[in-house]
Amino acid sequence: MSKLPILVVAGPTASGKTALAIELAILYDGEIISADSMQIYKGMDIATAKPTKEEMKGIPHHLMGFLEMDKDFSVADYLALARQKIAEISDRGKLPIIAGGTGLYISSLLDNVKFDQSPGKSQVRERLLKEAEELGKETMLQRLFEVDEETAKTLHPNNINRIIRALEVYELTGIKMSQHKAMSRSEESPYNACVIGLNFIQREFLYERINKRVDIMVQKGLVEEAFDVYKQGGLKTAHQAIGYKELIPYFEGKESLEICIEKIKQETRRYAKRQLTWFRRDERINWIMMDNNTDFENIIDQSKKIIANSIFL
RNA sequence: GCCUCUGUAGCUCAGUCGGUAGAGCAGAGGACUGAAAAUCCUCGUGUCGAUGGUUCGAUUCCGUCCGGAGGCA
Repeated sequence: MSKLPILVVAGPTASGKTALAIELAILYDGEIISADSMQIYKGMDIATAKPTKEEMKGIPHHLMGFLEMDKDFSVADYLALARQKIAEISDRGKLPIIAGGTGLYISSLLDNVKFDQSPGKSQVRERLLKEAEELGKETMLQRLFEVDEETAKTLHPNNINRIIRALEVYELTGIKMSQHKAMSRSEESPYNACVIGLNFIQREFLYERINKRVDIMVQKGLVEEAFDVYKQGGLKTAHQAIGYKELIPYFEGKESLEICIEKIKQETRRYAKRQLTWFRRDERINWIMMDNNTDFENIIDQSKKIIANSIFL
């Protein structure tokens, strides 16, 4: 069976992925699948910079705004849905284009990671969290050393979330996290992927774009959108979206709007930096430097060359 | 014009009883397998405002100059 061709557009937030993906979808008769852990939710349109109907230019967009904000979601859920969408789009004779900034989602898809059947979240986790509070992080790490030394060695005591997950995985499945990881990559990928990454030679340019985009989001009504989310309360995932959590001090009268908006810009810049750390180590990525390109045509040309050179299609 | 305080890392400031200096924030680098826009780790050399003097040696003491803040006129 031959591999399915897919195109991937990755990069940090505000680098121009959305516009490029849409243009490439027009050129190559594709449909877009979002790879973004926040765009999956309904609402949250401004904060997650979803393209408007107009900007989509008639290109179908998938895995975007389909889930209620109070629902949990995970990489495993994403993979199941994305694989299904890729199959459907390919069956229609269209090119699946994955566009997004959630590195974990993209690499798990490209590496064809398989998760086991155990639940993502369990009562075991709740219990372990309580135990961690009582016994301390070091004790939990020691416990992990006893059951899965290989994983424990890679974790710092402060990284309590990962320590707990590793313990949880072992308790639930009887298989070590390290073994589970090794097994999860045993199947070859069914995709023939061409991966384009967007970056900037000068980090400053990206940061300027981020700052400007946050200002535009505010003009579009980010504060109002955030207030709606704030009023709902108890939304674990939405609560952690950049653009919402930074405005809470303002809603509570503890900080000025101006300072909170500055905070959104700063957190977005830091997020972009983390995204780059993730993507930079992926050797499959063909990078396009956005600050080199004064016009969009140039970027399209470079993309075409990359696609043509990648024994693809 | 006079008096007082002040000028040290991008910012806010410590400090060196004279042996060329360190915190917080900002920033940078890294990790990442079921909450990932989350979570976690690591990283601090800068003409110590300028210039003369004292000294083996000055960012530290003294003089002058330049910049900033306040007070008195």
